[in-house]
Amino acid sequence: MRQNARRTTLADIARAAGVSVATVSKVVNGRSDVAPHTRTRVQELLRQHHYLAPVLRHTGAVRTPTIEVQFKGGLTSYVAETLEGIIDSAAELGASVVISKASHAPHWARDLVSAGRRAVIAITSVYTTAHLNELARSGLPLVVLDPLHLPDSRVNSVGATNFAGGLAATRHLLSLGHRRIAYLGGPAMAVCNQARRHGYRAAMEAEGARVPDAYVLPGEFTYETGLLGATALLGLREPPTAVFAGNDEIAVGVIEAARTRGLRVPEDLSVVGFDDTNLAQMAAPPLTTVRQPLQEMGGAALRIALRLADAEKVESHHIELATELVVRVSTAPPCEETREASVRG
Amino acid sequence: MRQNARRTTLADIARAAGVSVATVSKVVNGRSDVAPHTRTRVQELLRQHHYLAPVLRHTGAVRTPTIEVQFKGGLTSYVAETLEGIIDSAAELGASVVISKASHAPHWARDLVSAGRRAVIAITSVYTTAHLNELARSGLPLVVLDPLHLPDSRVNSVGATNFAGGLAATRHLLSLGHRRIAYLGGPAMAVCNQARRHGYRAAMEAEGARVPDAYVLPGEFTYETGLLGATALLGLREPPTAVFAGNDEIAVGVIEAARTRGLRVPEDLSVVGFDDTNLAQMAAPPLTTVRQPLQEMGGAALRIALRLADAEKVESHHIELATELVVRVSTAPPCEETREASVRG
DNA sequence: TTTCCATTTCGAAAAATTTTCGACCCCCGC
DNA sequence: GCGGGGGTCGAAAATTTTTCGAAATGGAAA
Repeated sequence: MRQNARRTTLADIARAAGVSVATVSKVVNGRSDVAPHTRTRVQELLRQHHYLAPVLRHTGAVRTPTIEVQFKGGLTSYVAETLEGIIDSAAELGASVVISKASHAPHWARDLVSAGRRAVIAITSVYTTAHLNELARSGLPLVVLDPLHLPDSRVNSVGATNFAGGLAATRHLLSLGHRRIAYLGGPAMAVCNQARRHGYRAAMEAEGARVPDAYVLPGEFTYETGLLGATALLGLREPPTAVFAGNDEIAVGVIEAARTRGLRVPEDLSVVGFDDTNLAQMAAPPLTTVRQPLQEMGGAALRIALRLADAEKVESHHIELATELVVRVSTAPPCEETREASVRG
Repeated sequence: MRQNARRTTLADIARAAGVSVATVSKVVNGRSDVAPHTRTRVQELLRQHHYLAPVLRHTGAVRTPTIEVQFKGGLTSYVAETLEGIIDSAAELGASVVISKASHAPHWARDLVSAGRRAVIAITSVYTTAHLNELARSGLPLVVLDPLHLPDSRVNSVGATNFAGGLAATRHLLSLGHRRIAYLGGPAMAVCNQARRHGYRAAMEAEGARVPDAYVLPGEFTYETGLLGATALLGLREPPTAVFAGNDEIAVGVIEAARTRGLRVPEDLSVVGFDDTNLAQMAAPPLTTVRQPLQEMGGAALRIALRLADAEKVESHHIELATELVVRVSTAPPCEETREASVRG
């Protein structure tokens, strides 16, 4: 029959979706005056019927889904490595990646929809309830990487086993003979940081090691925090023999602070980082650190984002990938005198 | 009059060209059944009247042009900082940035065009004549950041004053009293590397300092090159007292190689890097380096790309931003005995 | 030279798509 | 309850694309 042979038109989609042709046209063109629910249903049907906009028909181009990746602050090694994972997976799965700094101007989510974005991946971004509402109104799915907040069932997130990582790092230091171990971490509010700190505490308590209040310092995930925090720690009457840093940048700052004080790493001070960014490999000395599979996490986030963009179900709104301790040369047994002092203390 | 106020339609063009609306539509859509002569005339009128295809009207291919940024290899600090400059300028100028690894599949340029990209910015990418031809065929403008090849009038490029940077770095070391200075650089073919090396040579010759062949080593812009190259240099019968590295990663590798041999930086070996990425600030000790204004270079590349996308003229097909020596703590006068040895040698 | 056929070019009409604009509804504040 | 504002949606108008056939063109054969 000729009716079946002819290519699908907006009218076909409109009939199937039970809406007007005008509405379908608006979905195709990313107009804003379409309810999220309607938009999703129509997009679904458009995909099923392999609809191609007229301009794309003769070029034969199929529109690849576009994912917006937003980050906050600087493009650090951490962000860069995660981003690389996202880019690689996107290339593999035929998606495009738009990168931008998070800006929450009014209607930002809706603007993203009308610019053709199918989902948002947020790295190191803070999302308030207002942002989530805006996102929900626009119908744009969100995947948060390494969420700063507690997993909320309304947002999908990808993280790493931070507690286990904190545990492993601290146990490693304990097994080397350290007892005076400090934790120099990131923002007190960030759950990833909390989990690492609790892993540290759990390991310390299991070993019966004392954790003076002065040994647990909050800060930012920056080099400066490492510099300042280490200066504070090393100025204590009973300075730690090892520092577990909340991330690699902090750890590098700690190493630098130790160096300027004439302390050798690892002989006089052991340092453990977190993340295993390229910084860790290039630190002097190369840093013992807890590896987060950043590239894999980025890839996982992208896959989830694409599933959500296709309105498919995902198994769980939060997944965690395994961390792993990578031992390099920034950790060693404490030297005799400090160990003795530690035992006395 | 209302006729003048409303946007131009195909009908307007058709009237002006003396053809039917259908014919104009065919020209717009690149159909084949239009005589070359007719097509040219219609295209001319379309340009004059600033005609926009309906899909492009609101999707903002114009309001928010999309620029594709391609890089090759890993997303290093160098790439990340440049990218950040691009992103910031794009946000300011209302453009979107798609990031991907360079993949030169058949018709890649045409695919980019049909995906709506308005220009390409290449970081650390290699472009052959074939690529340039493909690009020219597709009509997609290209801006190369820190080009590996000699400026070709067919490609637009943004670089830095590499020669001046190499000169400044080497003079700095000479003024500290060093005479045995080695250059450990990147790929021999890369013009940015060549310029740095020639700057080094120029400074050395001006001072009458000897440059043994073994003192100039090529390599990659990587940490491993620094490690291996420094090991080779320090194993010489007359090892250098200072190393000028082709970039920061190499420099950090050099520092690590020195450290593992028990040499102190800067007391026993001075090291100068190039780029001033975040690595330089976080190196132990913080690295004296030649700053390339990476963010500004990214911003400049984006602005040029946007001008080209609008088919506007640019002043020059190659611009260079100034480099600047940043003195930190990885450089110091050579210690007495080595200096004496140097004078004797 | 004429005829015939294939091909190219173009436009009128039909089909498809986009845009405008008003109706409707819901929620919120007064 | 009573506007008012914003969000949704569709009918109709405007615009664009596609189809299809007519006209022009250009040989090749009669």
